Order: sequence, then C-alpha cells, then structure tokens
Amino acid sequence: MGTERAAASPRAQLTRIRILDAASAVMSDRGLANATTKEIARTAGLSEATLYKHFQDKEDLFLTVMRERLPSEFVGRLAGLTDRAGTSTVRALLQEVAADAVPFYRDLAPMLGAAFAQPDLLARHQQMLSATGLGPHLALSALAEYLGAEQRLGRLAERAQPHTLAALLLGACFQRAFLIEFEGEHLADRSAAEFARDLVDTLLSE
Amino acid sequence: MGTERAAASPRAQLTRIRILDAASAVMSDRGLANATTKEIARTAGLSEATLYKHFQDKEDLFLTVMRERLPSEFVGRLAGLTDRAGTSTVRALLQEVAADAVPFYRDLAPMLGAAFAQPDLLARHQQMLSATGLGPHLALSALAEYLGAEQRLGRLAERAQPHTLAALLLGACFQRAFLIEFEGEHLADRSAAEFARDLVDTLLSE
DNA sequence: TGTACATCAGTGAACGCGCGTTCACTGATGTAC
DNA sequence: TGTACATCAGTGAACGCGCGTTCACTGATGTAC
Repeated sequence: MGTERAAASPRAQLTRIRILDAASAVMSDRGLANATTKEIARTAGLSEATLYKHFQDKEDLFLTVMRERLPSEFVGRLAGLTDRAGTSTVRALLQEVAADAVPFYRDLAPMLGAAFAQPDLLARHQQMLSATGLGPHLALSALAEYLGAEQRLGRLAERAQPHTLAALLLGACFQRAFLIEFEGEHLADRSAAEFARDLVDTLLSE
Repeated sequence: MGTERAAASPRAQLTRIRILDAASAVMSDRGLANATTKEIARTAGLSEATLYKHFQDKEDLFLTVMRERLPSEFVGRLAGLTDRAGTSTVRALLQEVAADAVPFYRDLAPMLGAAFAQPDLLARHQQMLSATGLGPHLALSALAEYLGAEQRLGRLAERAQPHTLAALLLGACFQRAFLIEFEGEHLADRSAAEFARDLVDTLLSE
C-alpha cells in the first residue's frame, strides 16, 4: 500500500522539470493571458501532448508551479536569519533583507497576478496552504523571530514589537516592488540601497 | 475643431456606465479569466454586441476600467488629509488611514492581478499613467505631504522622513491586504483596528 | 396636430480562430532466455 | 551474445468548444413642415 506511482525515470523527471521551468518562465515573461499550452510546450521544446503525460490538465500544471516554484529561497534566507542574530549589526542585516526583498517581490508579481486572475485556482491553492501550514506569511514570522532573538540579546529596544517591525519593513518593500512593476522602472531612480537605508533608519530610530 | 465626437445621449451614457460597472464587478468577483464578453454582457443585462457600440474592443473596455475605476476615492481622501493637519492627533489620523487602506487594497487586488496577467495591457496603461503623471504612487505622496505639514506644525519629530513613514505605513497595509486575499480570511483574526494601532504606535514611538 | 423621414441605441444569430485536450501512433530503452 | 517481446517517453494531427467580434436588422426617439 502507500505510494502507488512507480518511481519516474530520470529522463521523465527531467522533462517534468523542463515543463515547470517553461510554464513559470512564460507566466513571468508574457503573463497568464499568454501562458497557453502551445506557448509553454514551445518554450519547453516539447509537444503539447507531452504536457498531458506529466500533468492531468492545465490547472494541475499551474497549481504545481504555484506549489513548487513560489516558496523560493527567500523565505529560507529569512528563516536562516535567526542564526545570525548577534552578528554584524541589526541595522546592517535589516538593510540586507530590504535590499533582497524588493527584487524578490518584483519577480513574484506576475505569479501573484495570475493567482488573482483565477479565483478558482486561488481557492484550491489556499486549501493546500492551510493544509500544510505554509504560505507567504512565513516570511513575516521568520523576520519577526530574528528580531525577537536580537531583542533577547539586548540589541533591539525592549518595547519594539518584532512582528509589527517585520510587517512594516517587508510591507514597504512589497509595495515598492509592485509600484515599480506597475508604473515602470522610472520609479527606481532612487536606488534600492538608499531606499533600504531610509526604511531601516526610520524603523530603528529612537 | 477639437471634440469631434457628438455628445452622447443620456441613455447611451447610462449604458456605458452599466457596462463599466459590470466589467469591474465581474473582474473583482470572478477574476480576469472569467471576465468574458458574454459574462460582462449578461451581468450588465445587455447583448454582447452592445459592448462593441461603446468600446472598440475588449482591450479598450479593460483599459477604460483601469483608467476610470481604479483611481477611486482613496487617493482623494489622502489628498484631503493635508487640510486636516493640526486637527485631532497625528496618531489618530494615521490609524484612520491605515484602517481605510486595508479594505481599499483588498478591493484592488483582483484588478491589479488582471493587470499583471496581461503585460501588453499593463504596458499601455503605464504609458497612460506617465503621460498624465497619475498613478498609485500619488497615495504615498499625499500621505507624505500631510506628514510634512504636521512636521511644520511641530506635531511630528523633525528628523522623521515623511515619505519613508508613508511608505512604511501604506506598505504594511498593502501587504496585509494581499496576504488576507491570498491566504484567506483566517489571517484577519487580528482585528483591523488592532493592526492599525500597532503600526502607528511603532512608527510614532520615540 | 399629423405625417414622413432620419437617427440612434440596442439585438439575435452567425463567423472564424485559437484554445485545451485526446487519439492512435513511433522509436528508444529495458528485460528474458 | 543475439533475438523477441514489453514498456515507456514523446509526438503529429485532429477534435469540439467557447471565445471575441461582426453583420444585417428592429423599434424607439427626434426633427421638419
């Protein structure tokens, strides 16, 4: 009993990855509206029929992209932050986080857009998230945890609220990423580093 | 010379509004993927052919929705804030802004999603924005302007950066709105008012 | 006021196209003896 | 090692469906005398 599915051959697994790569690339580059099976297959260098050997249907393919591609390494990097508590300075680490967050959220925008364009898919994705306890809120929690650790080390004011600080810092980066994508690059004349420094200075000023 | 187009009859204008209402309602409720001409016409209680009497094509209709429906009264309310500088307390006004911002951004999410799902449309929308100088960044500017006014009144610390404070406050609300829409209502157990209070307390603590 | 015509807002039915999906098939790889 | 068969990954061509769009038309409203 248990796993019915026989282990896929190495070649088949590679093909699967090529399809997922192609799907997420097309979505990011050309948008959900242009992410047709034809276009995805063309990008992957495969026939459309092959997509259906690896995924039940288009919805299954998209859900898999959301499940396997979205988490990304950003949350992981934030989670690793707690181990760095006490090193460098809080200020420097937060600036690093902010500088990383903006490009990360910019990459994310088309995927998020695709999710909101298909509420049925979004609903199924939510089910999956709540079943596993995963989700983007983990980024906030991870950063808050790091800030809590710094607080216990006496390197962050007692009265500061780690979770609120995290929401402010990442929220500003999130919005900035969307504004840049939405209004165009010209908004990015203020450099990313400068933006990060201003945010952190304001948050840590006492 | 100038306006070639004859003034539309009152009835025609009403129909136009019904179409725009229907289009934005369908997009918000059922997502871009389900926002077909058939569905929009059905919602408006009109035939599909009528859509084409009022808009050149579907793209024209969507662009018009983005142009005429997105700005909303939220930016206006923020712009009106400057006149209220010196009244109430800075703390109370900012809490009010934050409490307003979350539901506003939640409403906005499906539209923003639709924009990112069609990069060609987004590009044309951007052109329009940069031609008129409008855009969502105005919300940030409006809030920053208010904070600057309070600063001149001596009700906000000299060293505070109005624009950075605005980016932090609205950014946190923006991200929270997306998280709620993306992960589901359960995130909203912390009440909106409580969330707003925490943000403002952290930003104004000295 | 009544009559004849023009304009206008809106429609039902049809159109072609491109989409997601499936089918019968092929050639390569693995297995048995 | 060679031969016969089974399995597997992948394909070209076709399918039906629903989409955006257009057409020839209708009935209501406005205008002229």
